[in-house]
Amino acid sequence: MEVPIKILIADDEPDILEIISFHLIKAGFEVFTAKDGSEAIEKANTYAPDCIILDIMMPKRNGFEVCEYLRGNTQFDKTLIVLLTALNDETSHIKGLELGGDDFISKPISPKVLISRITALFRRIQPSTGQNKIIHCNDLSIDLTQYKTTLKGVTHVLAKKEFELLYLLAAQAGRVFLRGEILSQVWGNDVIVGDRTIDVHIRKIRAKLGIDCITTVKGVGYKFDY
Amino acid sequence: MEVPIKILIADDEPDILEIISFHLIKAGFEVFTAKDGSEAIEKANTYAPDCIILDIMMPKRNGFEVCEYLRGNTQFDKTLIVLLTALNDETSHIKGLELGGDDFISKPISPKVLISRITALFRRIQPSTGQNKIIHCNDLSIDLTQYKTTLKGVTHVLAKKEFELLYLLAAQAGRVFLRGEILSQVWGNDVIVGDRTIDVHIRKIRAKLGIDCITTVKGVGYKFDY
DNA sequence: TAGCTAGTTAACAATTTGATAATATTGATT
DNA sequence: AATCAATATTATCAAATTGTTAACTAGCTA
Repeated sequence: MEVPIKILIADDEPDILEIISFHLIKAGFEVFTAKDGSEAIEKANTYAPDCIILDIMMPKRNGFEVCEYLRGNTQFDKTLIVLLTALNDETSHIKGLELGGDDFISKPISPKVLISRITALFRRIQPSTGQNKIIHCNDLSIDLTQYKTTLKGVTHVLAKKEFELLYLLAAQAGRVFLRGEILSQVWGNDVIVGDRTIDVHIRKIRAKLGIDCITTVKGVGYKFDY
Repeated sequence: MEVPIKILIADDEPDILEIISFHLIKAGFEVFTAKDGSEAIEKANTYAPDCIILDIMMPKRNGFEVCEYLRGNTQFDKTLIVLLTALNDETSHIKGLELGGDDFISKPISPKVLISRITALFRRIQPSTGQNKIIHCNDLSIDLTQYKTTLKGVTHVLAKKEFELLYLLAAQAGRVFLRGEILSQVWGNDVIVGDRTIDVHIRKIRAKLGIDCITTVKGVGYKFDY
């Protein structure tokens, strides 16, 4: 099973976001979107994408600023940055590349060209090494390597048992786990705990995340459903 | 003494050849030229350039053919290929990249843009040799070569173990390191130290830097988070 | 040797977590 | 609607884990 390449697109025009997303997804990439510079930085930190496509003209923080921020952080060293602009402006072009951008494309953008340029860039660098065990479900992500859950860009800290329980359920979303299964997976086979223990942890997860992503199947068990 | 980067340019228009050569040489590259496709292949074999700039429309063999030839020879695997064309033609653009080109630039060419694009491409393939041992994270930098950490421009001196611990965590920011991992990485596998040793070092790092860049994940371990 | 530093340890404090019990609520069944 | 079993909720307390401080040790240096 191959890990899909993750691409984050940041643009304030919803139409462009949608069109590019559509083509990138069709091309087999896993796509995240952001509508401004601040959201781009947040999502870059959350999802650790392999490539980030930035429009220069964006609210909050423009593409240059985001590029500069990313290049100032070692963790994004291997992340490809592609800058987009409406201006066919030589100065911006050079500035973008000097700030550490890997490619600079002028609008109007042909999706096919964009994809083949990104593909060409990826050909040159080693495939993403960071095999993060991250579960994504809409705007919720559960990262096992970081013991961190993020919902709508906000990080929620779960205790160890809570996290392990949530991860177990979310790893096979939709499947109902019997109480016995949960006990043996999260607590182990030789630990004996009371009946209400699972309930209490489920409750804490629901309370901390603020959403009801775990459904009770009465008389059977629980399942992740979001 | 650094070895200059060698670039071969192939174009049938002497004026373009001359202008581009001039700028590339000024930018510090060693430049070779060819006036058609066959000569490009000959000189590529003779000089083993690091980068080859090919005009699409050339006598004898066009840019696509040369590109195809080069990509069919393993010795040019690491050679960057940049394609030039007068046609702002999407089909050629995609074809060029699919044949293994690394970049595709439409004429009229701005020498400055050309140079910054080539520089950007080299930036991506160079670091395979020179490993950067400085971690940057916002206003914090951790320099392994100097065993020195700088925060907001102020240098903080950490002891050896403290530094190694911080470096380990920061090298994979966000990832949770189990106590066992930390022990084997920083202390080695045959050293046995007490339970509180890691904690005490973590505390000293936090105290010396004055920021809480290390997060405790109770029951699991620690992670760098800043 | 005295003084310094880094590293470790021990003892205890502070904090967080997890389990339980008691009680309330829900939902299916009759 | 009444019943009953399963689950939800809440508060409480014990256990686990980490934080903090100070003392101790070994090695180095003046």
